[in-house]
Formats: sequence, structure tokens, C-alpha cells
Amino acid sequence: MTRSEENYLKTIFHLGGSQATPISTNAIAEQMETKPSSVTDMAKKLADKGLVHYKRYQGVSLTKTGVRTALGIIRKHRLWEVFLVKKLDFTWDEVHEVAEQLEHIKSEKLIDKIDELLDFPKYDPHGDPIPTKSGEFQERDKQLLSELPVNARGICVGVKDTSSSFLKFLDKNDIALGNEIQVLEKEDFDDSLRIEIEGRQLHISHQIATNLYVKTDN
Amino acid sequence: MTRSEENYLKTIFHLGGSQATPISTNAIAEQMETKPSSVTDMAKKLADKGLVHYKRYQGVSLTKTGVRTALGIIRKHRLWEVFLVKKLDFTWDEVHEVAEQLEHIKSEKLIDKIDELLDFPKYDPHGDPIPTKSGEFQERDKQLLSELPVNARGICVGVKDTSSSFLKFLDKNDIALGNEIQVLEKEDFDDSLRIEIEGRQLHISHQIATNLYVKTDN
DNA sequence: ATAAAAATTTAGACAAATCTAAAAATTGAT
DNA sequence: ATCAATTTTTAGATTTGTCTAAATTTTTAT
Repeated sequence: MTRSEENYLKTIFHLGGSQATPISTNAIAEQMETKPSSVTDMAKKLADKGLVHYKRYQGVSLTKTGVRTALGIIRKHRLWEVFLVKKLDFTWDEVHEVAEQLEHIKSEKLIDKIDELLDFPKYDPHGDPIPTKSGEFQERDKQLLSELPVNARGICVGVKDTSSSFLKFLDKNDIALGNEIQVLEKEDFDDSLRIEIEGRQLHISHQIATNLYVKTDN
Repeated sequence: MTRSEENYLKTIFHLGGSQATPISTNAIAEQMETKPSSVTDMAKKLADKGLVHYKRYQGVSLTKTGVRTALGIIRKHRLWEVFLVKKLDFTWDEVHEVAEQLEHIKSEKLIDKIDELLDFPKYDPHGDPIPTKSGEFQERDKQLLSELPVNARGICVGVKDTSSSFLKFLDKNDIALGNEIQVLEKEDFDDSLRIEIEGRQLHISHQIATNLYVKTDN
């Protein structure tokens, strides 16, 4: 497996290509910042290798083997992210770029030992679940903060947008995973929220609220 | 810098290309298990980038920038080797292959943090010195065990051959870096040695003795 | 149902890194 | 000093992954 092939599989997975509905060449090209014609070429190659289903003009979806492979890469990416944060004091906005490189290191022993060193973490620094060695993958029960009714409480468990600017904004406002959040008031006009978080009151825009995941008790 | 360019620089350095005497295309090709014509192509490219001195038919040597770059890669390789052994319980015969991949990860912060995590080690698991961040590189004062006279003592500080088979042989015979070794007897016929190591007596071939570095008191 | 728009594929080109085979330069032996 | 052997380079081809531009297929709007 080349690095390029691995990146395609990962992208297709993230776009939902493990489901029955195939992903369009255009969607993949846009996500990867490349050209549709390049995607077509790679789709053929991956189909030859039995990693994707591909019929011309019909889009691409992952085979069973393709899903297994993609989960292996995602597992490595997320474990490395945890390593960088927990062992090397990286901040959560710094880890993605480096993990993009580290995820391609080929050594089963290496990633298993990293997993062990970190005591088999279940979630990465952004709250995304880490697939197990055998490829099990369990999405956490969560909802967007923007979906909570007034007065509801939840624990912040993840972010949807993982861009550096969003993560830095959260740091600046002392919003972190694990914090308890209560919705105090919703503003009809712009859908902004007044919330209480760890004893403080904060006013946040709709855009922020649609990029924060919370877990509620019920 | 591509991975291939980095590998060429590293190889040229290891063949002595940081000295005035240039390294022949053939020597580089043999070391890298590639063809001389490929080396010629790369020599031109590296010369264009100011990393090597190259004149047709005259061989290749590293420029100042080339040396600095090569030392950066070697630094990364050796720090990762220490990390694998100290933090992930790899054995010293397992680390090379993985470090060959990890050395190409591009992140200054990453390698500096690894250095710090390991408490700034001076030597890798095979006893080779680790260049500093600023590119200082200090070869340890050492000699081959085969060069010691009878009755001399030394501390085992490194291996010349780092092949898996040699390292496994040393493990099997409980020979490790840091052990004290005394030469008890030299056999004229085959240059084999009788040695005392950590209280045990051992008979070792000339080939073993020419691949073990020791440091003597004087 | 058909034409226009959008999406997708094909054909042909390019850069990087490699190779083979042939040509050129250097080295070494007498 | 010459010629054969060796080393090194050049020229041209190959593979991988990408691109552009043109052709084809599908989708959408009327």
C-alpha cells in the first residue's frame, strides 16, 4: 500500500464510503484538493486491488477489505494524536499535521506498543473514537450543543470542526472536553446561546454551538 | 526535501562524504542497492540544490549544508531508536527498520520533544553518538575488542555490525553495552579470544571481536 | 422528451525516481 | 605510452501519481 492509496481510502471512509451509497469522484476530489480525473485513476487502481467497488460514473465505495484497511489507518492517526498530546505536550490544534505523517509508518508492533503505552485510549484529543486492533469502531452517543433545549445540561465530548482556528478559540475561552455545559438561554434572532460552563457564563454564536458535541444523561 | 534525497545524503555521510575525499558513484550505488546511473542523476539534483559537490567522474562529497542536513536525519534516526528501546521495549535488533521510516517525519517540534522525553540521550542503542540539535557530533573514544592486548580490560560501548543476526548472537550470549570485558587469552591460530565478561568466561571468534567496540581506562 | 448543465472519464502530457544499454572517461597493467 | 578493463555518464524507457483539455455520460430544467 502506497501513502497515496492509504490517503484515498481514509478520505472515502470519512465521506461515508463504508455504507452502501457510493461516493462521487467529485466529492473525493474536493475533499483531497485534487482533480476528479486523478480520483478516477486511483479508483481503478483500488478496484483492481479489491479495496473499493467502482463502476464508471457510479462513484466509489469501500469493500470489506477497504473498510478494514481504512480503519487501520484511522486507528494509527488517532493513537498518534493521543501520544502527541499525552506524552509530548502538543496542543490539540497541533497534532493533525504530524499525525498525517505518522499514520503511514508501517509497523504493527509500533502501533500496538503505542496503544499499550497510552493505556488503550478509547478517544482521540478531539473526542473521536479510536478503532480497536480488530477494527471495531464505536461512535459515541452524542449530540450537537445547538440541539439541546434551554436548561438542558451535557458534558462536552467532542468537536466537529477540528480546524486550528476553532480549537484555539475554545482554548482561549477555556472550553475543554469533559466540561459540563448548561444551556441558559437561546436567542431567537441569531440562534446564539448563553451557557454556563464550569461556573462561568458565556455567550456563544450558533456557529460555535453547531461544532461542539455534548453527551446528555438520558 | 524528498525521502529519496534524504536517504542519499545519509548514505553519503556514512561513507565518509563529509570529508574532502569524494565518494564514488559506484560505492553509493552499492551501499543503497541501486544502480550507478541512478546515483549520477541524484548527484546532479543534489548539486543543483547546493547539498553536494559533484563533478562528472569525480565522485560526490557533502557541502556544509549537506552535512548539516545529513546530521539532522541521523539525529532523528538515532533518537527514534532510543525511543523504541526505552519507551516501547523494542529490542536493539528490531529498531533499525522502523527508525528508517520515522527519520523522515517532518516536524522539528516532534523530534525536540522526543529528545526531551528521553532526557537528551548521547548514544543510541548500538552505542553510536546522537548529533545535537545544532549538529554537533562527537565520536566516542573507543577501539575494537580485537585490538586489546591480553589482560587489558574495557567497557563494551558499541557494535560495528548492527545486523540482526549479530545483535541476536550478543543477546544469546548475554553480552550488552556497559559490560566490562577482560581479554584472558588470544589464540594465535585463528585470532579467537577467551574473555571474562561480568564474571563469566567466554570464547569468541575473531569476527565477533572485530565488531565490538570497547572503551579502556587510559 | 429534449436540450443545457454538470459530472465523469479518457487521452495525452509531465515530474520524480528508477532502470537498461550504449557511449565516454578514467584507471591500471604491461 | 598504449590498450584493455573498469568506472561513470548519457540517452531513452518505465512506473506512479498527478495534471489539462476534450469527449462522454448522467442529471436537471423546461
